[in-house]
Amino acid sequence: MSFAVTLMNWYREKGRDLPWRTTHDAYTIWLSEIILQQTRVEQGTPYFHRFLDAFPMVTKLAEASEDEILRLWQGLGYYSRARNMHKAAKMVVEDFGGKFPRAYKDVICLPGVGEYTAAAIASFSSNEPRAVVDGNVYRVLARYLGISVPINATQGKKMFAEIAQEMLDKHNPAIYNQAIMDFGALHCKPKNPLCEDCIFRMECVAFQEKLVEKLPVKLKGKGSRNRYFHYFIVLEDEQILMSKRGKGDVWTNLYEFPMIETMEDMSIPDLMAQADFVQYFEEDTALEYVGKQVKHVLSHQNIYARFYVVGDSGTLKNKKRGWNYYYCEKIDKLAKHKLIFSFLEKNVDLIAAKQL
DNA sequence: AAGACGGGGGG
DNA sequence: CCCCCAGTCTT
Repeated sequence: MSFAVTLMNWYREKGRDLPWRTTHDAYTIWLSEIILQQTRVEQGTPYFHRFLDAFPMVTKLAEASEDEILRLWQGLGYYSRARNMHKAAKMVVEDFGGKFPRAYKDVICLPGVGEYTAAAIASFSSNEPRAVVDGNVYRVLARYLGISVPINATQGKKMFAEIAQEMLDKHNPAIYNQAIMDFGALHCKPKNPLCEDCIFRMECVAFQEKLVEKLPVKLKGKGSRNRYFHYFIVLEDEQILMSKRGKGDVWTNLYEFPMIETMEDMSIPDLMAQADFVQYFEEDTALEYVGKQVKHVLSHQNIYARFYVVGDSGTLKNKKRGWNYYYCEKIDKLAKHKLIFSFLEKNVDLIAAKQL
C-alpha cells in the first residue's frame, strides 16, 4: 500500500476532530490557519472561537478597529499576524468583493499568508492539489525518507517543498494534508515518537537506521539577548500614566507604562544618572521600587523589568516630550488595554495597593 | 541567507 | 535549560 493511502487510513481512525475541519468556508479556514501559525492547537482553539464569534464574516473583521482585533489577540504572540489579518480582510473586501478567495494564487497575495497557509486554504476549501509543508511535514518526511538536509536552510526548504508535492495524493489533497499533519503531531512527535507502534516502521529510513532522534536536522540560530526595562508608575488623581508604542515598533499600538531601557541592570542612583532619565525627570525625583524585578522570557530575548513609583508626579519635566503619553482614567481599567506584557497586568494589583 | 517575532508546553 | 509549535516578513 502506498504511503498516502496508509497515512489516510491511519487518519480516518486516529485523526483529530478539530472545529475548523467541519467547514469548507475559506474565511473560517483562513482564520484558523493564521491563528495556528507557530501555535499549538490547544493554545489557538479558544482564540479561533473568540474571533469567529466576534467576526462571523470577513466583512465584519474588515470593519472592526485594529484596537478591537489586537485586544482579542492579546496573549497569542506574534502580533503582526493580527495586524496583517486586518489588512487582509480589508483587501478581501476591496479586491474580491467580500468573498474570501480559495485559489492558491489569490490567497498567497494576502499579507500574512505564506506558502504553507496558502496551500492549507486552497486544499482544505476546494481540494486544490497543493501540499502543505509545516513543522510536522518536515519531521515526518525527513524521518520516513531519511533526509538530513537542514529544514531551515534555503536548499532544504526547496527540497522538502518538492518532495511534499510529489508525495501528495492529488485526488485527496485536503484529507492527505490534514492526515500528514496529524500524524506528525500525534504519532511522529518531536520527542518520544511512537515508533514501536508505527504503521511505517518497516519502510521508515530513520527507524531502520536508528536516526529517529537525529531527524529532522535544524540549524540553530542565535541565542537570546538581555534587556533591562525600567517602568515608571506615575499616578495623578486616580489616573495612571500610560504610553503607547508607535509605528515601526515591534509592539506597535500596544500599551505599557512609561519606561526607559538600559543595557544592564542598575541601582536607582545609577538609573537617575542616565541621560534618558534626566531628560524626563527632575533631579530630585523620588523613586521607590514596587514589587521585585520581573524576568520575562521571550523566544529571543530576556526582559528584566523593574517598577518604580514616582514620588511626586510634578517632578516630571514635560509630559508630552519623548513618550506618547496617555492617561488611563481609572487604574482598574488598565486591564482593558492591550498591554505588551502579561506581567504588566499582574502588577496592577501591586500598584493599586501602593496608591492607597 | 539570516534575524525577528511570543507565549506556552514538554522533556 | 532547550526545543518545538498547522510560519511569515524584513533586512
